[in-house]
Amino acid sequence: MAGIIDVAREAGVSTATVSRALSGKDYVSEHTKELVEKVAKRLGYVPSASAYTLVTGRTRNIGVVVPYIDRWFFSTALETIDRELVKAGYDVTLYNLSTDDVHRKSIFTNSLARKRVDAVMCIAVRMSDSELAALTAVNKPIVALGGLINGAKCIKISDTSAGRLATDHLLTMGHTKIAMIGLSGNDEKFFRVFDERRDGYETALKLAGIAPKPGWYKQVSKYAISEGYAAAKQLLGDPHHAPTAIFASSDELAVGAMLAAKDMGLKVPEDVSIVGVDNHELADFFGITTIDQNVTGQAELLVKTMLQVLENPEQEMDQVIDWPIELVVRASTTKVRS
Amino acid sequence: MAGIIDVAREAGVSTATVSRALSGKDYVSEHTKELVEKVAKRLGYVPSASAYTLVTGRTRNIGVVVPYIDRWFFSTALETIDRELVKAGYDVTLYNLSTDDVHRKSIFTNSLARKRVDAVMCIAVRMSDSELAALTAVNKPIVALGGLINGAKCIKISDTSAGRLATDHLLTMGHTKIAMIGLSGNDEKFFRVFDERRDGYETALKLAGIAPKPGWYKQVSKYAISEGYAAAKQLLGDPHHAPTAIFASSDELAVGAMLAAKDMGLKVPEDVSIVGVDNHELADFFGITTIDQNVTGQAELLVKTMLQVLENPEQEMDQVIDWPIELVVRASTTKVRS
DNA sequence: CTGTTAGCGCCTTCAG
DNA sequence: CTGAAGGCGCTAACAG
Repeated sequence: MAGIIDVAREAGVSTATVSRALSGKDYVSEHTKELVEKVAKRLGYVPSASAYTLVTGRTRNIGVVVPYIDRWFFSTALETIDRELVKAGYDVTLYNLSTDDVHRKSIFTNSLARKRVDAVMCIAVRMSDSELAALTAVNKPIVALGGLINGAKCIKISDTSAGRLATDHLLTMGHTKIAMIGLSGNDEKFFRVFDERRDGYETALKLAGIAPKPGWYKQVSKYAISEGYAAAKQLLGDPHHAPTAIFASSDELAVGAMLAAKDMGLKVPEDVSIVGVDNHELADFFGITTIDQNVTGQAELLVKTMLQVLENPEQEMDQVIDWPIELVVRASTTKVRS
Repeated sequence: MAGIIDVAREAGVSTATVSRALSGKDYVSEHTKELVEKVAKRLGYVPSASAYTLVTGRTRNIGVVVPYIDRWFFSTALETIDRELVKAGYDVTLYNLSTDDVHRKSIFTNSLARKRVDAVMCIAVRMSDSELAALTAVNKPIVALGGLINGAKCIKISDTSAGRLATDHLLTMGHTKIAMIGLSGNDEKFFRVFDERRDGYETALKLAGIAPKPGWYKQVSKYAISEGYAAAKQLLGDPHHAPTAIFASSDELAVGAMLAAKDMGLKVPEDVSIVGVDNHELADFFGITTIDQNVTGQAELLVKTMLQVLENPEQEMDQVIDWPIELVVRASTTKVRS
């Protein structure tokens, strides 16, 4: 573990010169620069991150906070966030909140506060006031994806619009008996994305003069195909009030619904139309009409936004970027049978 | 950003006493300890990680290297690795290798070398000799999951055994025309897991006196349902050599194969038996017989192993832990039709 | 263009 | 049980 002193001695210069030659931030003669670089390489010298941080205050490290890792939205977002940040010369420290409350709290009050990070990214994490206060006290830039955070730049889609768009698509096709499968709830640790999709669904119905029936909403406990399957069976098996269309608030649920319909001998879309949300790769495979939210694009913009903030903290920027959604029509929706 | 000096002044003691009181590692009177703790909390004092690292050499940080994040095996493993490491008081810095070669190289030669981490976890990453040399030079413990690394403790399943077990299951049921869907290749960046599964498959066939036909092996380009679907259609549509059973080297491929069979009017398992690998949640939903590899269990053991190495570097331990696999029989396999 | 010097914030001997 | 002092490895003025 050669240090800067070893390089300096070996090259016959001072440590300051080594530092300058290697960082390229100051005037050094071409000759000594090459010499120093050669010696450094020969000795396998790698600067110590902690010493660098201690003296400069910079860490070249970004804290990324997620509620889960092993779910589509999060692993997809993380994939591009980590890749892009590495390209930009940053390391990524990952904080997974899917743990007990004690450790969750410690992430906000300790880990993120130890001057370990230059900035924090929150991926769809909703925080309590005290958590936000702890985070804000660190006085580092915060950017957020998928949910609003006070004082942070934020990128998100309008989930209400997603719900409306999906429902309007079905209404336009003449459907009036439209059910929804979703996962709403008022857990303070999560954003209301799914409630908002439901709000959009209900608003669309009301504007079309249709009163949403309580029985048309089926609550699931997680975003799995199996859950969508079970919910759709309930919905479609109802002898009196079976819907002609289903709005599933994620593509995985939509896939489950489609499989349930098929298993019941119903044809999609002739007997029942299905719309999802996400544009998951499964939606493509199963030919499911969906609302594309382009998570990769959102993640790329998030990284770009953060790098801008880091370079130029004073710059004026929109606080909230409303990411556009798009209806992708595939084979799972058609006009209602008359 | 209160520092240790502020706390010391405010509490009327020396910085040394503050350090001792807060770390709890040395004798401090109960009285002053409480006092210091109170003052520290009031001032919102959080020790600086870099200063701590600089003086102790410890980082409380683990580097985790993965080839991808957004794939089942990796997001599942990461989920528990991050959670367990946070519980144990470690931060996790995540290095995603799914980037160009320049940045990949830089991860090994720079990022991981800056004394940023106490240890490195490699999740199914295969490295070149020079990458391994760079990593070894850092002189920190390395543990690996899913593939052997020289000098590292490693946890993995036997992929050859997985291939054999799946194939033997089918052979025992009287099948002789057994096809395989897989993803082999000789990319130096990846382990040969899928080739090994194929080796196991071919060995099992040979031991049963069956010569594996080249046409029975279908290569796919990634682990997606859509790929399994396309491959199975090819296999099952063959007018002369259609198999009666398919071994898919992942559950996602197996799901695709099952859907393809159904779309062709074939019944599973009456007309064609299907076996997968992983015990993915989809395998449960679709009733697919599979080889369980319990990724969560492997990840937990990996973390435990790493913590042991960290606590007691000299301790004798097995270099390679062979994680047990288990055949989970579901509804997708049955005796061959006579 | 290069060397000298003074810390960055903390832990850890060594005295008391 | 507590304080004083040195130093972890590096960068950023400030002189030369």
